[in-house]
Amino acid sequence: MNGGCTNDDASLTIGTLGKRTGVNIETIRYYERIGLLPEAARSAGNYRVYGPAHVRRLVFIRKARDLGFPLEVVRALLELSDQPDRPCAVVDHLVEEQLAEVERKLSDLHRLRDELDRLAHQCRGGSISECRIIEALSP
Amino acid sequence: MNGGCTNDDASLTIGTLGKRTGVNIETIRYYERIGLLPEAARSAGNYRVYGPAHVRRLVFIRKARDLGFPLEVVRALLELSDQPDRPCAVVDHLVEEQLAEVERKLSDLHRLRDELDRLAHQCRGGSISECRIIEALSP
DNA sequence: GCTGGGGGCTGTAGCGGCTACAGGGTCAAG
DNA sequence: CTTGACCCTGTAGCCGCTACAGCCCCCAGC
Repeated sequence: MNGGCTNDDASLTIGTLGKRTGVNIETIRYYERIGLLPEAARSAGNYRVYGPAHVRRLVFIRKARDLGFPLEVVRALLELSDQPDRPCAVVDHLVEEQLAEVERKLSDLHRLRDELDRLAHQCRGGSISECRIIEALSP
Repeated sequence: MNGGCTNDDASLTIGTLGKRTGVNIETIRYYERIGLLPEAARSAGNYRVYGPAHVRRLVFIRKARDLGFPLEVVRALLELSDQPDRPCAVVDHLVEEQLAEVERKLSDLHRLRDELDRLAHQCRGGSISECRIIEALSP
């Protein structure tokens, strides 16, 4: 068991970090591999050991991912958050871009929904030979 | 050049098929590889030769893909379209499922959009140290 | 001391749905 | 005969994980 067994309240194993941040263990290792999360220190038995800074960084990443930012943009956001003197406008721009991307996807999906809706209401319960849906897909 | 140069109006090379259906050549070969499109006959020079049936099938696939159906569902739809006696309800069910999926994505994206919108309007043009966006991502 | 079970480690392969090469062959026009 | 557009195969890459296989480590209980 791990809960309550850590010597130091502030140092966690990967499993505990995962539970605390809601990020899958494999994903955490993946983030380390691609350099999004700095390499963790290792225990005597070669276990990764995480501190509060890792927790903060990983939560940051998760929140950004939840907002749909691609990993490369998350990487940029992390770097920016380490440079407090740069203008906020840089960050704002990334958010605007992401917003535009989401709105593009939204309008695509709206069109798709309408199309599918139209199709779905054409079923009259016969056999496929009279199926308007198949008909609509056929040239 | 290929346009008008085919011996048989009804037999096309992969490039012509691609242009006619709006599907990338590599994608057509990919569909063949995964068994979505039947293997084409071959010319003396080992070129794929397509007939009207291929065109029809590929257009069907493209339309279904445009509606967002995953390839495995497209495969099912194709099989159904070859079985005219089965009930249309089977097809209708696949459409309903896809519709539900699209609506799920839509509502996810709506939430995302609102969140990003909220964030985007918080920029007051200062430096990152006062940036509400970075703040919102930090724990 | 010995065992069992729950963690952890590395490295690699797979998902979906393409897309992009490299390194060759084919074909028709000039 | 050469040029250049097209085609062929096979393989690797994209994104963002996820899922193994095959090992090691650690602690509790007996």
